[in-house]
Amino acid sequence: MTYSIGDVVKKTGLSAYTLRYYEKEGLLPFVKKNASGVRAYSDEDLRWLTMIECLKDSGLQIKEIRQYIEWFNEGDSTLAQRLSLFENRRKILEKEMARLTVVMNKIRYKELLYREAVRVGNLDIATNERRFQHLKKKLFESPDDFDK
Amino acid sequence: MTYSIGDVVKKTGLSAYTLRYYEKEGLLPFVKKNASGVRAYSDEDLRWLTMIECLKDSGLQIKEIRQYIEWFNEGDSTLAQRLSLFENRRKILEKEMARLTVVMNKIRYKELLYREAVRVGNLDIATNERRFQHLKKKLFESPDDFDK
DNA sequence: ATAACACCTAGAGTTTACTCTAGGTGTTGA
DNA sequence: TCAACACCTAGAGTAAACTCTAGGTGTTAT
Repeated sequence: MTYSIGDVVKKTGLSAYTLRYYEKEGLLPFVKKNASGVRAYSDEDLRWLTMIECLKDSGLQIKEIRQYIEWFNEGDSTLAQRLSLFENRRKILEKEMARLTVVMNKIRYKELLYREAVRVGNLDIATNERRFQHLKKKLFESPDDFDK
Repeated sequence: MTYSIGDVVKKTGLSAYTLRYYEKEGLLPFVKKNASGVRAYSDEDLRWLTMIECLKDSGLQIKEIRQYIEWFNEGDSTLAQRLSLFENRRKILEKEMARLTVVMNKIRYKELLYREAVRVGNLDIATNERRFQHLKKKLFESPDDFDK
């Protein structure tokens, strides 16, 4: 079973431009073409696109994904490099999630504060209400840096 | 108390280039300059930089941050717009965290799998071990899309 | 007084990941 | 047969967020 580029656009949501670009960047080294140059994607190619999406979502750049694919195609001699890539990614994702949690708290504080400010029609009044002062102290190291 | 651009570089970790760029983009509308054009940042400006960092970390683009700052400076007539901005951000951050959780599971699976593959020296053997087949089924909708 | 240093502006250059254009090929239904 | 359609390549263009260069000003330590 093979698929035209139009089929793959429908299946993946990627544009045809992007699919050709990925190929040019070495992310799909085994896509077949017929005599007149028209691409025929295999199920294997589609699985690679799934993996590429995952690696992209994890924050890898395209050249890093290409490196991974090269390692994969070199076989078991590159297992250690690939393990190391996934370890680093996991650590980076952990940091990223911790960072997002901190940001989320700040944004949620702002959302609550502005909900109250809209209710009373005045930001300063809301900011000085005891429960927001309290919340701010609980959430931030330097609370007054956060009144902008 | 005021600070030179060099002081602010040390305090924030931003480059002087970036600080001037932010100013050019309207993120620091009130930085004072002396007669010969040298910047003197106030504590208020530093608080704005803290807020800008938070908004950037939440995923806002620079032009959106400028919009927020403009709204802030217009006063209480823009409370509703600012509330709406924070609501949207909170929703986007929730989605982002959910997305990262999914990616994290996949990367952790890969890390475990490759740790075992390195141990036995062969990726296929590790992939076919019962516990990894089991883990894969538990984690993914289309498990075989994930063997790349 | 002169060299080092920190700062300035305007504008050009960089990086990443696309996105599009121009000009062309091959297939197919009326 | 001929128009519509899907596809092709090479290369140019875009957006965002910096980052740097060139050429200049003002201050300070020796």
